[in-house]
Amino acid sequence: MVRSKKHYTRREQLIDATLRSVAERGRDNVRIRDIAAEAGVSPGSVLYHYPELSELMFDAHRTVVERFFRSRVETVEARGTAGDRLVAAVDTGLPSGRDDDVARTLYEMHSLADRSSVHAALMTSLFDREVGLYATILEVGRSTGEFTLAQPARAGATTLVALEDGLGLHLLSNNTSVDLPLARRLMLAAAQQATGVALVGE
Amino acid sequence: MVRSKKHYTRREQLIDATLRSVAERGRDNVRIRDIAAEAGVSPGSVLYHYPELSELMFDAHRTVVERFFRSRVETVEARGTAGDRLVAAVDTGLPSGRDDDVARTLYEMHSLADRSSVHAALMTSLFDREVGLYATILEVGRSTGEFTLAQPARAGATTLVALEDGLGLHLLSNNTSVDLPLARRLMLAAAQQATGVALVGE
DNA sequence: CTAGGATTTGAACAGGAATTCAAGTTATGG
DNA sequence: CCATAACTTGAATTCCTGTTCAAATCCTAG
Repeated sequence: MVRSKKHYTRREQLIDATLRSVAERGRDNVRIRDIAAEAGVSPGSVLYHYPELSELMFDAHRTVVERFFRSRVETVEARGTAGDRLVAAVDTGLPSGRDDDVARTLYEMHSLADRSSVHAALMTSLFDREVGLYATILEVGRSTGEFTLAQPARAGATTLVALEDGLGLHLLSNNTSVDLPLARRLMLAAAQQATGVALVGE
Repeated sequence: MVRSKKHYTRREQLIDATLRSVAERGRDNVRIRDIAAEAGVSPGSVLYHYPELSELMFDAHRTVVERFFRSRVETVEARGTAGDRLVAAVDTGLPSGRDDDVARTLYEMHSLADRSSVHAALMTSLFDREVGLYATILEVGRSTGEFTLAQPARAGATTLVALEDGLGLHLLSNNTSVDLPLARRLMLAAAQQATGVALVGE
C-alpha cells in the first residue's frame, strides 16, 4: 500500500489538534496526550505520523502563519482605496480579544523563535510579508496622491508592523492598560502620521 | 531562632539564581536543580525557602522589572534636555542584543502573563511606568517649547512604549530582518514624528 | 476476495524531574 | 557553652510524560 491520501489527512488533523491544544493550554503545557485526545486518536498514533514532535510543532506554526497572513491579505484586497486598505490592515493585524485563538497561537508559536532557528525563519518570513503588505498600501497611496508619506514606505511599514506586534503582545497578555479600542486608535494615529491622511474606521 | 537575616539573603540568592537560569536556559527549561546549582545549594533547600515555585518565579519577575526600570530612569534623568532624555529613553528601552540578559529575562517572564494574573499585573505596572516616563519627557519638552506634540503626551508615550516592545520582541527572537541599528532608527523617527524635533543619537 | 503493507491501539517501559523526609549541621538567644 | 530552632542535605519516593512495541485492525492493489 502506497502512502495513502489518508496519511496526509491525518497529519493535517494532528496539526489542527496541535493548534487547538496550544490555544487551550499554552505551548509548553501541551502533552502528546492532549494532541491525541484533541484529534481523537491514541498517543502512539501521533508518534507514528510525527516521530519528531518538533516537526509537528513546526508544521503547526507554519500552518497558523499561512492561515493568518492569507486571511489578512484577502480582507485587505477586498477594499478599494489605499485608505480603506490601510484601515483593513490595521483591523486584521490586532488580536480581536483574548479569545482570538489564531492570534494567541501565533504568539505562542513565535516564542519558539528564541531557541529555534527554523521557527525564527518562520517568524521573520511573516514579518517580512506583513511589512510588504503595509509597504504596498503606502506606495500605492503615494502614487495615486492619496497619501503623503512622512518617511520611505518600507520604514513606515516596518514601524506599523512592529507597533501592532507590540500592541498585540499587550492585548494578549492581560495588560489591563491596553484594550482593543485604545490599540486601534493608536494604530490609526500612527498610520495617519505616516500618510498625512485622517483615517476613519468603518 | 527567629527567622534570621540569612533567610532573606538566601531568598535573594535564589531569585538571582533563578534569573540567571532563566536567561541561560529559557523559562520553561529551568529545573529546580538548575536554580539550586546556580545558587550553590541543594534542590531541597530551594523548596525549603520557596515551597511554591510559582512564588519564586513571581519574585524573580518582580526583581527584574524593578531593576530594569530603575536603571532606565537613572540613565534618563542623568540627561539634561528633553531631547537628550528622549534619546536616552529610546536607547535604554531596546535590548542591546541577543546577549542582553535583563531584556531577555524580562520577555521570558512577561510571557507568564498569558496565564497568570499576578504576572500580568507586574507587566502592566512596568508598562504604565514606562508610559509615564515617556509622557513626562514629552510634557516637559512641550512646556519648554522644545517639542511640538503631534498628539496628547500620553497617547504618544503609549505608542512609543508599544513600538519599542514590538521591536524588542523581534530583536530577541532572531528576526533577521530587524537589527538594533534599524530598530533604533525607527524609534527615533517615531519620536521625531511625535515631537516635531529631529533627534540625533550621541 | 485476499494478501500484505499501512495504521492504530493501549499496555508496558524508561527517564527525568518534583517532592518528601529523616538525619545531620549551623546559627543564635540566653 | 548549651539548648533549640533554623537550615541543609541527598537519597528515596512519587509522579508525570514520552517512547516502544507486539498485536489487532484497516485499506487497497491486484
